[in-house]
Amino acid sequence: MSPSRPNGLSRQPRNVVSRGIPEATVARLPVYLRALVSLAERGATTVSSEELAAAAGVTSAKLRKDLSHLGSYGTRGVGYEVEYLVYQISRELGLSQDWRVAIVGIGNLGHALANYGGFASRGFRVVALLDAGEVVGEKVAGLTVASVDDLEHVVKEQEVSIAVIATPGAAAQPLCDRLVAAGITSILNFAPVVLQVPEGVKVRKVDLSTELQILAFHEQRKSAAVLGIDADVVAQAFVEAAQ
Amino acid sequence: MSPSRPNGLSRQPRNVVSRGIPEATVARLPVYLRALVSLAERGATTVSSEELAAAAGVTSAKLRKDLSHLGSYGTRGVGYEVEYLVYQISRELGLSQDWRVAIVGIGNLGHALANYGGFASRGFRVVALLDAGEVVGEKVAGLTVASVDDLEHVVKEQEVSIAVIATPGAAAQPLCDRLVAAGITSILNFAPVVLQVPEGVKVRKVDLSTELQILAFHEQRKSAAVLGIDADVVAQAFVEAAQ
DNA sequence: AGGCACGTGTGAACGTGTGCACAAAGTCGC
DNA sequence: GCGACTTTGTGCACACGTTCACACGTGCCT
Ligand SMILES: NC(=O)c1ccc[n+]([C@@H]2O[C@H](COP(=O)([O-])OP(=O)(O)OC[C@H]3O[C@@H](n4cnc5c(N)ncnc54)[C@H](O)[C@@H]3O)[C@@H](O)[C@H]2O)c1
Ligand SMILES: NC(=O)c1ccc[n+]([C@@H]2O[C@H](COP(=O)([O-])OP(=O)(O)OC[C@H]3O[C@@H](n4cnc5c(N)ncnc54)[C@H](O)[C@@H]3O)[C@@H](O)[C@H]2O)c1
Repeated sequence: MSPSRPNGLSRQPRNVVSRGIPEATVARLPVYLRALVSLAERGATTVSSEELAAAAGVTSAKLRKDLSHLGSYGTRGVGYEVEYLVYQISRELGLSQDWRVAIVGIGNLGHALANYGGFASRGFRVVALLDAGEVVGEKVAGLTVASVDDLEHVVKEQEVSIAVIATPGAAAQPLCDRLVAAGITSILNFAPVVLQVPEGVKVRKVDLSTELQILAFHEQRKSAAVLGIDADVVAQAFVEAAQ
Repeated sequence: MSPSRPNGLSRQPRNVVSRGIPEATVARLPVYLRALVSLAERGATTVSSEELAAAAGVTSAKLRKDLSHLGSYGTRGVGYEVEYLVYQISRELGLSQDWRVAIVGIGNLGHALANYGGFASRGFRVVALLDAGEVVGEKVAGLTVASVDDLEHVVKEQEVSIAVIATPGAAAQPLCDRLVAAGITSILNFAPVVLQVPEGVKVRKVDLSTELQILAFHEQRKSAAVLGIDADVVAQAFVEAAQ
């Protein structure tokens, strides 16, 4: 085996067999899962890498490599069995169990999130709503909004394992610290700040402004290109004029 | 110059001088920008790569390399002038101009987006709200909700350059097709579907479920590790038992 | 004016992710 | 049962991104 070792030593075997799925792959698994569920609903029983890749918006080679990290769940000459693949990906993502989610900050966004049905459909159960304002005590989406003062208590009692932060930016970091102290290690952050957390705590952020700014960047490039303008030259002239 | 050319030919010079900022860098510029604005508000006039990197949640080396793609805007031995860097990044991202945004789908999420103040603060102006339901004709955030039937007309008249889709999944692709046909080339999509678009159109998606699923994956890994359980072995046993 | 301390800018090494191309493995028709 | 055809799984090469480490430019202090 290993007929042509690259060149000399190889620090560590790495990816010995399947331990450790690449981060980029993990980020795509939910997309595949959604495409598969959609296919299943339309009655498909098997699907080729080509078809599934098209539905997920990736290339077939990438899809196959991604799936190969979970194991060999396809059949050569045929494709993948939809049901089985749904099961395997769900298991890998940990969706066989229910995840208990708390939302902190029940303003515009918090309300929308609390009322959103798309969570429950895939193993995420919103079990607690927390706020510091007048909304405390009100019923939202079938839950009574609790006070952040009781955060530690609620987290423990409701066995929350994932927290969603939807408060204004200024409140986010202190809140995050309390959540971490209460034992939370997975946070989804909507506030426009970079949360500082200790090792072992995973934060993912959803940032509207950032997304729009990235779109604006590319849009600008396009306009400049169409007009045959070199953005850097224009900028340079602009800077010089300002001096 | 070029004392040790790697090996033989190099397809294209690439990154000749500054043309083409890496995608990964572009995605971080908005974060730097926010950190800088925050620093400016606190009265800082200069900042080192170390400080700014900490505020942005990246390493200082990464920050410096990112900024070096825009030009040499720092001063050795001192750091970066906050105001000037804000200006340069804003310019690079195309924030010196106002971007006209339309939101399609004024439900739970659409309302929250329309009422959100964070857009206007950085050059994004919501100029049109569109829906197909009962909300048409109502006033939301100072704008009258128009009917999607008039989409093409509104896009042209309001000179919309960025569209936000916040409709249910099923409506997203047809809507996207119409937006593209109307000349839109930048779309921010909240619907849980992969939009198919022609070359030249940029889509970015914000996907709550995906984010939660990624968190769940890592959370699961952690639990398994703590218990000393090998997830693959457990899964294998599970599969065998099911046969 | 000259030395010193500081922090940027960047070359080079390394690691991760993507795309290509094809052998291997399976199915289906006959 | 066998051969032709289909499609997976993967080795390899390349592209992209990150990290390291330090030379060099800059301002400050004496
Ligand atoms: N609304 C949007 O579309 C949108 C879009 C992008 C980002 N965001 C971000 O999401 C966050 C929430 O936005 P929003 O529009 O819902 O704001 P909002 O002002 O409507 O709601 C914020 C809520 O947080 C509560 N709150 C404040 N301090 C708190 C604390 N210490 N503990 C608990 N709750 C606290 C307030 O009582 C309020 O109910 C903001 O950071 C905003 O920047 C919102
Ligand atoms: N609410 C959330 O927190 C949340 C979170 C994640 C993702 N999403 C996604 O965002 C989207 C919107 O969510 P929501 O909660 O606001 O849903 P919603 O049902 O409250 O609102 C959808 C709106 O779209 C309108 N609409 C339907 N078809 C349309 C069409 N063809 N053209 C124009 N408008 C049309 C409806 O009239 C309605 O007002 C959904 O795809 C949802 O999956 C929502």
